[in-house]
Amino acid sequence: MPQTSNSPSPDLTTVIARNRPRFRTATEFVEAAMREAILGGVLPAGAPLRQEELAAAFGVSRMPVREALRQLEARALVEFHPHRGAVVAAISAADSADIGTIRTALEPTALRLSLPRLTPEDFALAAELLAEMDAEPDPGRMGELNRRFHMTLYARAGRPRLLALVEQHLAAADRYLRFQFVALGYQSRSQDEHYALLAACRAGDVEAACANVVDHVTLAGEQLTAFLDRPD
Amino acid sequence: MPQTSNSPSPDLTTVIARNRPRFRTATEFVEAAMREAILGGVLPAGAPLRQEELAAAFGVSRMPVREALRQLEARALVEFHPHRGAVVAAISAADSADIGTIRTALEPTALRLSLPRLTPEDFALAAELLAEMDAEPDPGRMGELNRRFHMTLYARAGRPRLLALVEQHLAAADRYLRFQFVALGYQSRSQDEHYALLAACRAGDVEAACANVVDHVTLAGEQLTAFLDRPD
DNA sequence: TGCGCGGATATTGGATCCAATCTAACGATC
DNA sequence: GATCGTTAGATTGGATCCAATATCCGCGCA
Repeated sequence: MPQTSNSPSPDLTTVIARNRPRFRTATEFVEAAMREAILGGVLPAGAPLRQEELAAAFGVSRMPVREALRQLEARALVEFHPHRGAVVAAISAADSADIGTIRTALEPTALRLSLPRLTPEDFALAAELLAEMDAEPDPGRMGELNRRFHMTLYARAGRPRLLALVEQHLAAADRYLRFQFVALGYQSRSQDEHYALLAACRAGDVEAACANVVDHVTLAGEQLTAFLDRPD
Repeated sequence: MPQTSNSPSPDLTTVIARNRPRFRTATEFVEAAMREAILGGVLPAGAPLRQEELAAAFGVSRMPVREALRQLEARALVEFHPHRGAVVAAISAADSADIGTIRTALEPTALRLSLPRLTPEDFALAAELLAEMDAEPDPGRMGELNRRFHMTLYARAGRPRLLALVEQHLAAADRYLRFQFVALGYQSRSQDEHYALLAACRAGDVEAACANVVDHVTLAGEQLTAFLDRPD
């Protein structure tokens, strides 16, 4: 398994401070911060999650940590081993392909429902996000912008469960995408695909837009699989 | 919203007794039993989930209950209201359509991957499940058999995440399917579709099988939507 | 020297206890 | 008579405490 990317990962303390005031209950806060930390690579795959340790870092007791871990387990972001503790869920080429398959199934569906209802404001926002991405060097913020771009196009689907699943797997894919920004030329090609996708959406061409999404996800998946499977 | 079906719902005590010895930690046990109770209609939509009460029923303290509730929240089976408690997630025509859309996207994908690898034993098992369904009067067991039939056909897809999602939404659909067994003639038509699906799979006709799945899910969804939207 | 058993230690799982907050009922005031 | 404020009760959220289990190291024995 290749080593994690060269991003300027903020440490756990930074992630904590950023999330602290936004939540009512400690459990929500811990859950959100840990999810961000895992998806952002701050807590790498396989890292053991000692309850006492996390509780101290978050400034809470072990209980909110335990509840948060349970939620993350249900989202497949951490794995529990009874009486042995939890670890950050592993990543693998197979899992990446799994997520890619799910995205390929769900995202065209969401786009099909959403596209006819998208407004000029939505398109403008999407274009703005693409422009930001062109200038963004940090992989962490990049993943966030990428996610928001895609979600903007799907947002009008009016299917809360579907959108939650799509967002969840976009976020899961981000874990893998982080590896990819080091890959030569990936970012610019990905951006080309984004612009093509947006153009097709603006033209109201549902079939072309869906094809673009499928190709975009498939290509990213193939390149990533090749990268993860390469001999180190 | 129509009243729940006329099934011989076992009470909570029965569900508890059935699950008690199968798990190593209390949290796992409570989570499984509560999921079964919610999906099976024992705990109806909107029912308040008092922690103390559930803890007493399960013979444990409040803590495993809380952890289980958090997991079920992440699976969208219960809703948390901070400092006010949790309730069983609501059901609605919109939510049913949401689940139907997800199934329509995921199940053909799973079938496409799985079908080429299905063995004669898999087909035999699927046929056996269909035969059992023909003779099963209880909606609860019926839902379980239905789920196992579908999952048998998808099982060789070799995509754990995808299969988990499919199973989760099959189970979620069961919550709605329960209403449907009262609808005149639904069960026999559904079984016809199941047999047609199995035949297409046995013939190795991927496209026909996928079309069958989509139609099957779509038809069930439409009928159910009509049922839920009807004036009481 | 290698293998297996046993106890010490660390860590999780579960129970109990305390604090914070929401709900509802009662009463006072306009 | 209605509305607002206050207060008591109930229930959740969080912290601490205890028990159960797994890991690891050392010792004994083959």
